[in-house]
Amino acid sequence: MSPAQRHPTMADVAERASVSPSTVSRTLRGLPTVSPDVRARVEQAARELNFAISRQAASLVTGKTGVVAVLVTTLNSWFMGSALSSLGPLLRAAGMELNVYVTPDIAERTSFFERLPARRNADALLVFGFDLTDEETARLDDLAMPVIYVSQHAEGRPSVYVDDVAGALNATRHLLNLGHRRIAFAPTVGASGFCFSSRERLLGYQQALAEADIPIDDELVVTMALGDKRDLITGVGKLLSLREPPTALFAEQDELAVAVIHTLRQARIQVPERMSVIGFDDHQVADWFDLSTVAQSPSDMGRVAGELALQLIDDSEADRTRHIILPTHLIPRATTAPPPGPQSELEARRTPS
Amino acid sequence: MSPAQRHPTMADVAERASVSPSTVSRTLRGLPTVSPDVRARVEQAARELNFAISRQAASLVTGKTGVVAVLVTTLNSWFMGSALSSLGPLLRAAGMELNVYVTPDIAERTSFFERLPARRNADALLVFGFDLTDEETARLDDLAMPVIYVSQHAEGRPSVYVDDVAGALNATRHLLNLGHRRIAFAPTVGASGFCFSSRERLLGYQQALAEADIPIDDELVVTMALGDKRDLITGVGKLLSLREPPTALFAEQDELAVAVIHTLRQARIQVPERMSVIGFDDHQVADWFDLSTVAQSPSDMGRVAGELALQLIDDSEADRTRHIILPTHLIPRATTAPPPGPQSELEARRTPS
DNA sequence: TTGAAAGCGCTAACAC
DNA sequence: GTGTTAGCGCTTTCAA
Repeated sequence: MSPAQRHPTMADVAERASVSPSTVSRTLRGLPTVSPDVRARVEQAARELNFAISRQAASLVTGKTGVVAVLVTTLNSWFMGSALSSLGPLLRAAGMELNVYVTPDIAERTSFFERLPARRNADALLVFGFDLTDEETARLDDLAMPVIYVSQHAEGRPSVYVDDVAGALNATRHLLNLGHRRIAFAPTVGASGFCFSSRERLLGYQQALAEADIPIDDELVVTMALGDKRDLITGVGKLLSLREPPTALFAEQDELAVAVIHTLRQARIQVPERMSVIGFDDHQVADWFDLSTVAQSPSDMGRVAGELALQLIDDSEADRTRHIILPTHLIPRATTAPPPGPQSELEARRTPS
Repeated sequence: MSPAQRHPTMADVAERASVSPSTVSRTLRGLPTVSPDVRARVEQAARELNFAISRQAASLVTGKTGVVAVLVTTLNSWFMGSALSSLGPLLRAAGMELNVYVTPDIAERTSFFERLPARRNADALLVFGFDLTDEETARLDDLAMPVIYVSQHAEGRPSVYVDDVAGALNATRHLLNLGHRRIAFAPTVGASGFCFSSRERLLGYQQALAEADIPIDDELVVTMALGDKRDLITGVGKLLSLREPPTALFAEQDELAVAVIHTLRQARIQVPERMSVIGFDDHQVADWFDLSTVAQSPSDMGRVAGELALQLIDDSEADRTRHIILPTHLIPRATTAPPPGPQSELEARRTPS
């Protein structure tokens, strides 16, 4: 099917167009110092020969690879999918290729940091949502290329992330404003590795409670493993068996929120009548299930991170400590409502005024 | 932070180890013709200098890029995420990089096929779930590298896909075996571009009906746009307003199935009591919602496709028309049940015996 | 087992 | 505006 013939080179194109290789190079790179008729001849010759430039040869002399590398623990998530789906076309438009390093486990990760295969094979590296050790960060620091930290804050280094604290603050405030006083928070455990966001969201949650003068109750924070039904049921069970069970729950991610809702409904606990649930992400499922949530835009994140990468590649003078913090916004839908009223006996007893 | 110093080259390593560049090359490539002590010296020097080989320079002479390219319309789907998450590590283990081309719209796609940027920048191309025109296929044919068609059948070319017909057949048979006679099929419309699967699943559905001597009723096939609630409601409405409405629905994808179930439940139509629903994929959400479905494994698909790619790269004699068809299996869960009984009046009238 | 030399396909500096 | 020349960093003969 595909005859393994030699690729045409610039020399071939040059010969066909009766010019020198340098002229071909100039033409194909769009330099202005080429006369129109020569340009036309070269372009036609290139087309006829089906010429495609060899990046390797070009890189060798320019020192630029034309590649942006991305380091992720998985691609199998809504966040990464959206982010890369917007990053990819952006890079292509800038004539760059997208190289992906997937390190799902410790072994892969160790090997990546040992060998740093990106070292000479990319012009910039985007590190997505990693919880890096100091040693790893140090390794990245002497990578001699811009390294952009995405979905995480990295002190003194370019990073792009969403305002998780503010988002979580707003989600919790929304529940407080509805009248809830016992509000649970459910972080996700899992390999997705977005620990930074997880911590930040907890912080926002606690901050909102502090604002409302509600003491923090550790029993209301229950970590749940997404995708492990038994664990989910156990977690929900913990909350339901508290002396004062929560009337609302803030899940760290929409996917978890949806799973929790399903679990609650199976236990005949109506959402939002008996229990309000709010998520974080504005994942596709949030819309399907009318889930109240805090929206973030991974595709914006991918785009912004990509633009930052391109800028840092082009301009070595650019500010390399810049942080871009993306906004979130609350999307109230149908899974949040005032707590069950009239006030329960318990509630009445607690506020005797 | 990162001093833009020159990378050490093999010459630097050679000097440090007091050997020639060729010896460094041989050592680092693991060729056996290097004496142990020289090998040790070279390896240490390389380590001390933090040497990383330049793929570009190597490719220039070997003609191999060490890159596998992947062409996709989006990364923002369960399928692609899982497939690439398994493909990535596999390639890395083989010392290959993963290059991703995302072409979400016609413009990107046209530009890809016009310029074929992968041409000299990859050793193999994996095309995921595209509905290619003949012209596009022809362009890929003279790419002078193995092109593997994934999640689609491509006549006379290496391809890897799941047995969609059999899967759909089994899903529909399951509904028939439960006693359903009016079974709807809901294909998805959307940019995901897995048209091949869509057609195949329709075929399997029709085949099952034929087996059971049930005439095909086009009114029972309603295309729904995933993510467009209004469209979803309209689609469900169409089915519910038929003279003989279906008692079961087979959705082309789990995500659609889940959305349909939600729509039905909002309309107070119980699933599975009043309407059985089965999906296809065994997506993560299927488990959360106890959705009956037909399982396929995108990660197996990624792995198998990657292995095939590596094999075709290594062995130019390998069979380039090989098709690998992956199995599916039925996962009956809680959204399928016998049709509502006792037999409705209508049903009774139709089977007067 | 090792080294010397040539050259992969391109770009950049310099002539013209 | 265009051609000539000299490498970029590696691998690969070919000799030794």
